[in-house]
Amino acid sequence: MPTRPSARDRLLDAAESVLFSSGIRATPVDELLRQAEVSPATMYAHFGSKDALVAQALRRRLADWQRVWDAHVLAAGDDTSRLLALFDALAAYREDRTTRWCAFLATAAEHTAQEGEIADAVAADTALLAERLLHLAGPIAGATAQELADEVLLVYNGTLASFLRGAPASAVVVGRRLAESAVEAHRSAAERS
Amino acid sequence: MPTRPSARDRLLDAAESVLFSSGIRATPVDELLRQAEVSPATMYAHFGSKDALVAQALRRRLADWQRVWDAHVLAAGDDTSRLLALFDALAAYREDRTTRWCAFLATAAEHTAQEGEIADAVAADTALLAERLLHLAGPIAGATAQELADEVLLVYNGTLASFLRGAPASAVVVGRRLAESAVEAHRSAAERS
DNA sequence: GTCTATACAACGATAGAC
DNA sequence: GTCTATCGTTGTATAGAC
Repeated sequence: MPTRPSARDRLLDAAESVLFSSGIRATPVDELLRQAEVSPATMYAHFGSKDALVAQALRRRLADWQRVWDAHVLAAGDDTSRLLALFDALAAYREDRTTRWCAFLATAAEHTAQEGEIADAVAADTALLAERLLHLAGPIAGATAQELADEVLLVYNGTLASFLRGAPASAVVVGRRLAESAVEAHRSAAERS
Repeated sequence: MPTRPSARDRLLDAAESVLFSSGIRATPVDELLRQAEVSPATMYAHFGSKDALVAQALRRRLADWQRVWDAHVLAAGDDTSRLLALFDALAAYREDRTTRWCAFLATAAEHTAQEGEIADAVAADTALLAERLLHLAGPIAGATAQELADEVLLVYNGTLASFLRGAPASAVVVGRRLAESAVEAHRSAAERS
């Protein structure tokens, strides 16, 4: 017999399913409480504030995303596939969830404050992307790995922002194709040298 | 002797300078009123609601942006330069204003509602981009013009989103380089056929 | 740990006078 | 057209009981 998740987990689930698709500021705490079937007092006992709940939900989400990305990198067979696995992971990640575009960029867009735990959670996503892409670009581009990593990160950002804009359609396909071209350009440049 | 701008214009100026850098929902009407030195009643007499003021500010901003983009396209000397003028216009546009990333995408991120005058203003930006890029891509890519236009739009979205993320740095430079690669790929493909 | 009830502040919008 | 003063609502957070 399946145990009902704790109030804390129900709140995080509600936060994840509503906050990043309907907007953080647009979603009152009451709605999260209703969906989680939790009283205000319990929520504030667990998290202390709405912002803290948001930050927690973001941290959990980053861990989830990291796992999905990891799995796709590990499943890839060569250097190029490992770098481009970012886009396959993105496609897979989106199939299983309800996100308009990107929880982290959406949060950054709503919260202009550059300090605090929410900003930190967003920065963690950016740091993860920058670090891993640089690492994955190394075997392909050598001396210009930083440039390639920058290009792939920009294309990734563009894929996410294209979901938000609603154009171009099939953003993952277009993004992957662009990233592939960038890889090809660096690969042939590295061969020439 | 310079006349003081009308209350209406002062409100639109205040909206533009604050709303899209600090966030729409995060900015109370009171702050716009203070900055514009206008009373609540006057504002509501002119616009009727905060949302209507936002929509008006977006419409004015789109017209401004369109003018800047136009000028850069006209100044360009060849097909490729005309298509890539998007990025030169973006760099010039940003030098003159205070925007965190993009007023239209930021508004879309905050307002999940798909109907209403605010959503319409955002959609107008997307429509302008899609239409013009397709037109500019035609002479370069011929039969695959739609694909090239999609790629440039995604890179443009990525450049804007990179401002928001704070990475990669020099997003306009990276974006322009990516768009240039996309053009080159289509040009050589068109020559082969 | 969890509840009900409520305090307190912020915000969007309006009334009525000039 | 513009002002001052204020209304009604919503939203975050807490008090106090169980």
